[in-house]
Order: sequence, then structure tokens, then C-alpha cells
Amino acid sequence: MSPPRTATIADVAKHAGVAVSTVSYVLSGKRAISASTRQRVLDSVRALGYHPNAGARALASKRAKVIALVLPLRAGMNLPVLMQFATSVVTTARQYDHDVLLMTADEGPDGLRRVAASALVDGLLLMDVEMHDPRVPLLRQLGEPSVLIGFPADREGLTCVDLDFARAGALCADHLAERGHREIALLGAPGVVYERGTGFAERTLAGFAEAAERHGVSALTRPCEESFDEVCSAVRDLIDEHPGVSGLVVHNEAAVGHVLGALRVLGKRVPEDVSVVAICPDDVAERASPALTSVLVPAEDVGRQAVRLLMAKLDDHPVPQSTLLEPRLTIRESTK
Amino acid sequence: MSPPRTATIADVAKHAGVAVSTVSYVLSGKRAISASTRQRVLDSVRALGYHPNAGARALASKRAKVIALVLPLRAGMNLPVLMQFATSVVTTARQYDHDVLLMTADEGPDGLRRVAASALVDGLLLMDVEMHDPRVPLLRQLGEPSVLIGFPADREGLTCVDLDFARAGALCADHLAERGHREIALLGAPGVVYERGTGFAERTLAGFAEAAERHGVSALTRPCEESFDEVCSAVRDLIDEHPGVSGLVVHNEAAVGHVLGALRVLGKRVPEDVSVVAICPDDVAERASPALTSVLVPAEDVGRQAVRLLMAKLDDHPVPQSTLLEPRLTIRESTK
DNA sequence: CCTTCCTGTCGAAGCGCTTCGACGACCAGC
DNA sequence: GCTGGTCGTCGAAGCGCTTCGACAGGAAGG
Repeated sequence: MSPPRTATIADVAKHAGVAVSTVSYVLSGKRAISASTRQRVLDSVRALGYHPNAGARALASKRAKVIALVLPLRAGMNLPVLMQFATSVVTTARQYDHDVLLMTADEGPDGLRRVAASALVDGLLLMDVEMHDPRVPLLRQLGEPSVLIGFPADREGLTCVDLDFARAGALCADHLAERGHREIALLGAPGVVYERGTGFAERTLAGFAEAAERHGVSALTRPCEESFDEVCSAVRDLIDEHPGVSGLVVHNEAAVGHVLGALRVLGKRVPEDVSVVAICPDDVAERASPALTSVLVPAEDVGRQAVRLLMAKLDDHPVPQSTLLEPRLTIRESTK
Repeated sequence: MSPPRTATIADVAKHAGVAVSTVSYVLSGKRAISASTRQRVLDSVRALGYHPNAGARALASKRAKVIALVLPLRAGMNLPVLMQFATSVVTTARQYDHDVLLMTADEGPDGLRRVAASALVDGLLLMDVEMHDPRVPLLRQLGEPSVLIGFPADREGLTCVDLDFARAGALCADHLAERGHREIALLGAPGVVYERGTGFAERTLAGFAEAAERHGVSALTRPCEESFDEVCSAVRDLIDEHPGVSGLVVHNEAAVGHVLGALRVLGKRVPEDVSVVAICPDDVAERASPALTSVLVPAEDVGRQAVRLLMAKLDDHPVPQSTLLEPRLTIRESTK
């Protein structure tokens, strides 16, 4: 009944009758090892339930096999998208045999500095990067491999991924215009989001407006708060002032349900009186009544892509500076 | 222009004119060091921007200063609560100078085994533990310090934290009964949740029913799906079959908005015709119209408490087997 | 005054792993 | 029959840190 100390590489080596370094080479594949020796080592690994000690490995190899995921855990974020994103990051990272350290943005630049200097992680994934994000200059200076989700104003020397929000806005306008709507409107994020300069909101607007113009359709846009009452009066004002509006785009996940409710209250039928397109996750669109035609924010793709890019950087492979992910429109019952 | 290799403890020692071990003791406080020496070392640390190498520290001290947070990142979870919880875990862990490794439950027991054996983390925080969770026996066997969020059937030898859902259910019933409602109903989670045996749903039901009985009030309960149409017909059926029901408890965050919408459609005014109490986060309750009287799921408290318990275990302090957190009812506009 | 006990500091021995250089053994080519 | 390469394996030197035991030097106690 000796203490069941977890097996070390030395135990494996002894068990297999080889040198420690041989075990290491079998496991890393960095040198050729004969098939018979390899098999013997692998058997010992299994027999002893060996798992390499992460600290020792990190110390010796200068690679922690951990990446940091920095999430903006302040309120007002689009939670489901964030979750999907986090899930896909973790899952993809595991495929590359890496783990994920979760950090909140509110530890700020110091947090980045800390994890980089302590070699706790090999690279950084920053989500929700703003146009003029204070972390961006630090990131450049740190020289730690990183991938940003979102597009800061100056992308020089960085690697950025995001949904192509301009295309998403355009897709909505296209869809409505093609169905013959001549006056369309976009209900966007709450005002503060625009003020913060997050970028994606503006880009959606721009794509929407530009596409509308291309179709010769009149387009208006306005921010949209998230409480039922505010949504309701916003929708009422919109319809009062522009009775010709027959197509509505909602780019605000928390508000989509309320918009439908408001329309119901105002006696407008969807899609008979007004068509509605949402930019939101599929589950929200499907849960609504009527099910909403929607443009999907491909959070999973973004996460997967971001991890891939980071892994490429860790291997010193060159990667593109910007990656834009294509949005996809799913037609459901709310447009005609 | 030599490579700006990050400073090591040896650099600090040299800079301060002391031994490496002295620096270590200053930083860890594990031995007495004179004030003057301490100050000199601290100055050098700052001057060189020294951060201890995490791997080396972990290897030598057998403590990674990292805890694993295992989240159920499958669909159908209550996202905002989960997020709040994660945030509070990260924030609290940082207060104890620990970082958080994010894992998804879908790596399953092997994932736990892996991080434990590799000494990547010092302890585990498992969220959304079910009554008969397959990870529970493994956890016992692993002997890794851990804290569970949720109550499995057999808690022997474990440490568990959760909201007191029975109290939450009771609080709702109490509130409605005190206001004179004689027939009340609870709309719960989707059917699958009950089938999965997650525990919290049943406990809410039980607390609700028991409190209603204590008040001599008739109570009925039923599961509740999350699409608008299903919610709508569920509410309609309920009211048709039990026209006397004047108090409604909604324990399903995705459905609360829909319930209000359904009531509007059915021509029922809230709170004049029917009072509604929700068990959900405050922001959802506030965003609704009318603002909902609600029982808060104290996700932040749960996270904070869970980390504290885990830290205590890491320091070999004894901790209680079960911790139940008190729910809090906030009265808003939806009940009378 | 000598012993005993702290206090503050140091040196050195690991922690478990990767990786470099070395070195037999074996094969091919001349 | 040598030389020169590969191939497969080994030993040892760290990686940067913690921690143990040792040991000066001074304070306290007799």
C-alpha cells in the first residue's frame, strides 16, 4: 500500500526497459523509434496510466499547451453567441491537444502581461476587440502569439477574425428588396454599443444601407434598447412616421422577441403586414413565432477558425492578417 | 540588443544581491526575511518586471495555481446564469491568485482524469451535476480536491453547493398565497430536464407544492417548452382547464418572455387578472413588461462560494459537505 | 562567560520533462 | 575490407523554481 504517486516518465522507461529519452521520443515523435520499441513503450504507458506532468513539460519544452481565451464578461453581451464561441474554442483547442485558460477582460492589460510573462499560456485569443482597444498596442509590444475576434482600427501586424457583418446587413437588405419591399428599416444594438465603437454594429449598418441603395430601396436605421416597453414604442414610432415600411431587420438578440410582441400589440401581422429578418443565433430564430428568417452569426466557425489560426502561428506558419467569415441567410416564416 | 528573455528568479537575486532562495522566500512569505532585504528584493522584482514561470513553479511546488471549471456547454442551459457564474468563478479565483482552466463536460470523465493526472490543475469545479452523474464515482476515486455545483444523489465525501431551489419554489408560493391567490400554478423547465434528473427542477416543484399546501392553496405544476407557440398553448390550456388560477410561477428563463406574450394574446392583464412570479436573473425580470416580481438565482454567490470552498480544501481546511444558498425575492410590478 | 535559541540568509538538491550530442550497429558503395 | 551514412538508443545537461538543512550572528538565560 505505497502511496499511489502518479507514474512518471522514469517509471514508464523502467517498465519498458528503455531510457527516459526514448520514452520522450516515442511520445513526441521527434526522432525515429523502431516499431517494436515504440509498441513496448506505448504498452507501458497504458499499463501505468501515465500522463506527462504538465508543469515539467512546460518547463522543459517552453510550451504550455494552453491558450488563453479572454472573454468580455461584462453585461450586455450576446450570451448565447459567446457561449457557442467558447465551446467551439475549447473543443477545437482540444483537437490540437491544447487546453484553454479562461480570463475576463476586466483584469485588463495586466492580465495579459501576467500570463504572457509567466509562460502560463502559449498564445492569446481575445474576443470582442473594439476599434480602439487599449489592449491592442500592448499585444503588439508583448510579441505573444495572438488572434483577435473583432477588427480594431489598426490591424497592422495582428491576426483578426470576424463575421462579415457588412455582408450580413447586405444579405438582409437583399432578401427584403428581392421580395419587393420598397421601404425597409434596421433596428440595431442599444445606443451605447455604437458609442463604444465596437465596429460590428457600424459595419452591419453600412452593409445594409449600401445594399438598399443598390436596390433603389429606401432604408432607415435606428438603435434599439432592450426592454419591452422601449422596443414597443420604438416600433410604434417607426411605423407611425414611416407607414410605408414593410420590411424590418433586427440586429439585437435580446430585442427580437420583444419586436415580435410589439408588432402583435400594434396589430401588425408577420409576415402579411411586415416582414422581419433577424441577425441572431438559429435557436432564437426558431423559437420565435412565427419562426424568423434570420442571418446566422456563425460563432462556432469563428471560434474554430480563430484557434486554427493561433495554432498555425504557434507553429510559425504564416497566417493572413484578416479573416472574414461568410454569413448565411436562412429563410423561415417571417418574410414574404 | 540581446534577446529580451523574460527575467528569472536568478536575475532578480543577482540584481538584489541575495540568494535565489531568499527571493523565493520573500515572494512566498514562507520564511521570515528582514524588512530591508525584502524591500530590496521587491524593488528588483519591479525593476525587472519579474513574473515567476508558472511551469517551474508548478513543478517544484506541486501546485499549479490553476483550477478547472467544468461547464456543461451543451445546448439548453441557462446561459446568462452560466455566464455570471463563470465570471464570478474567474474573478474570485484571481483573488486567491489562481487561474481558471475551462473545460467542457463533453470531454467526459477522461478529461477529468487527464487534468488531474497531469497536475495541470489543483482542483476541480464541476457545474450542473446531475442526480446520478457518472463523474461522481470517478471524482471520489481520483481524490482530486473538487467542489460540485448541484446535488448528486449520493453526496458522501463530496463538497456540494447550490441554490436552495426548494426555498425558491416555496418563496414564490408564499408570496402568491399571502396576496390572497387561492389557485396557483408553476410552469417549469422543458420535459427533458425533468427526465434527465437534474434535481433542481424537482426540488423547486417540491418546495412550491409543499408551501402551497401549507397555505391551503391549490397548486398545479407542469413542464414548459420554450417556443412561443408551445408556451402559448400551454398557457391557454392551463387557463381553460383551471379558470380560477390567478397566480403563475415561471421557472424557465427562455420562456418568461413568451408567457407574458401569451397572456397578452389571451387578453389577460398582468397583474390585474393574473400575477406572475419568475425564477430568473434580475436583468431578464427587469427587461420584461411589466417588470417581473422574481426570485433571483444567485449565480455570483454560488460561484464565489464554490471557489472559496475549493480554496479551503486546497489548504486542507475542513469544509461542510453541503452548502445551500438562500434565494431572494424581489417584488416588482407583475404581482398583486 | 558560555550555552541555548532564534532570525535571517545561503547553497544545493531535486521536481519531471525535453533535447543535444554521442555512439554502437548495420547497410551500402567502392 | 574500409569508409561513410543512417537508424535507434542512451546519458546527461539543463529548464526555473521550491524547500530542506546548515550556519553565522546576536539575544536571552543561567
